[in-house]
Amino acid sequence: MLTVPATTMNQTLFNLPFSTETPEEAHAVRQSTTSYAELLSLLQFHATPSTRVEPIRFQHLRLRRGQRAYRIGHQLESLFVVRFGSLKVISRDDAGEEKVQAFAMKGDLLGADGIHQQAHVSEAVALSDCDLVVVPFRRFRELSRSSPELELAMYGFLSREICRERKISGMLSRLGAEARVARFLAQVAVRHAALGFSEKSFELRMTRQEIGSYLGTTLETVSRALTGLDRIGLIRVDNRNIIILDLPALAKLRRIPPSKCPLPPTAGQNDAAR
Amino acid sequence: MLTVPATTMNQTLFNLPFSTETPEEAHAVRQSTTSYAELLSLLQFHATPSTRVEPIRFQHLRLRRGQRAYRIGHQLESLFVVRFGSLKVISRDDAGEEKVQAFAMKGDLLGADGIHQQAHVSEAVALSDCDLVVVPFRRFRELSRSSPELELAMYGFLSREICRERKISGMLSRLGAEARVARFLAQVAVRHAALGFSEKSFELRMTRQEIGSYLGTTLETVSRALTGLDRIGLIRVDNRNIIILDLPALAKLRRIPPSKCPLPPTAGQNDAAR
DNA sequence: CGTTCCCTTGAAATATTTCAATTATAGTGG
DNA sequence: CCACTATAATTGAAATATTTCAAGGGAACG
Repeated sequence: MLTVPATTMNQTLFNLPFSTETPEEAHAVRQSTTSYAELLSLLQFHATPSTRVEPIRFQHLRLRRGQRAYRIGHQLESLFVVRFGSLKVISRDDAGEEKVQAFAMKGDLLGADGIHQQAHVSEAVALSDCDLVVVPFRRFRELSRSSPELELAMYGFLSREICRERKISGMLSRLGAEARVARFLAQVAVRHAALGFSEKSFELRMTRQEIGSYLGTTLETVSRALTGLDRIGLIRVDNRNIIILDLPALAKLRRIPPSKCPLPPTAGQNDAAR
Repeated sequence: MLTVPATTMNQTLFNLPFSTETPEEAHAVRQSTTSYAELLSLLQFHATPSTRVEPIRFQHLRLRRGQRAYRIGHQLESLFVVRFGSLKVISRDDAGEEKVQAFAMKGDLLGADGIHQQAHVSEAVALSDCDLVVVPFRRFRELSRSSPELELAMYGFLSREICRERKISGMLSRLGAEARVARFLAQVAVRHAALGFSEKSFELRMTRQEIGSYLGTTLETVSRALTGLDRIGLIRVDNRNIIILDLPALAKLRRIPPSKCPLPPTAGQNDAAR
């Protein structure tokens, strides 16, 4: 059971010749490009009449799983907009241990956290094959100067990112581990829906460990929380395949009721022992 | 009781010589103003020769302890730059409970989190008497259009805020409560130093509860952590007065060694009882 | 000088991490 | 296509960390 076709979407969007890649490291830059208009729509920025159409085209960056769009310390030349695939954004603590700061998918802007240092302060690692639009920051600034709307959109983007981070901080500080996992799933579902994918059923692209790192808990706790959410009937879990059964409840959950406790409404018979 | 006057807000922000103030609610707008150059220096933005000097002046907003610069849901008209005093930035969860998202002091920009919604998503509450520079967002955009440096500075500001939030998320997720408190104090010390105040000795303006809310723990735990840090000699605590004895150690601390346990290297005889 | 809010401290109740063992799953090369 | 190895996921039980509940002492404000 549980065939989750999910975002199997796929492989090559266009067929590429295939590039010489050193495993793990080099970037495969393809020749395909994206127009300014396409870029704006990817960013959910809907051009107004006043916006002049620029003839510019932007190059793409193709990544295979495990490859990075940029690394900590690299000079910030470009920002990246996800066109396809999903990534994790990580930082490293003093001991070099990685900490997941965000998961990115279609439409997300990557690299903005490095603007104030003019260098990247995080790494964007592909969790699946990815296709990114490369936006040279200089070019971006030129464009925003000629288009106040774009400039405002950029402020909006950064502002939104601040809010997202605060929301996460809020989750981390107020909520127990199970509730954090529940809300994480709810968020993923909502984002999927916003992109036109199924909000009921999807495949997580990251490991339990990465989820734990993102949510400030351990992989074991994430695993237990998923099991618990399945047990109380809010989701169905099969490895990385998730089916959402009750999104509103997931998004509101504060704690999973202890297992031997009769379920609040129309007490389900029993989950039996343990 | 919960008297939430709610969106009683407020009349106009601008130009009233003196507003009718209901205690706790209204804003005292003073007549003093700040020049563009002063504003830039407050923001740590050092003008380059190319920056044209604008004759514009910005009004101030005076707050007494407990008053707010803006409230959740209010339309975003202006951003605020702290000139004097300290504030807490809070949000509210579904139950209306407040959660401290940030503490602000001189030079900090307030309100940017509301840009993407064009409405405030947080409240800025004065922890002491405060003096803020009011920067109408429209005006700000006009200025940034005529000064690419200012535009870049704004991106930098927002970018820096994203990094700060991520750093906090990192603290919340990886560190135990004592370590969070330790790093919080280290941060405060560093920011004080950057503003020219003493980094060794300062007075916290917020309650234990507010610190706890910010750090994702309870007031009791904050209190115990402070006591613990005092006991191991990293700080001296007397109510809200803090003296920093070992800043580098504070900033690195991961856990407070259990009191009865012999210290790892060259087993120190004893910290004695308890 | 009383009232209110704030801080500290202890002990019991909970939540989470850690350690450890087992079972899946995916990728690789015969 | 299968076996093989490495990585990922689940689960239990003990060790820890944190919250909660409760009570008492201080400081601040009118």
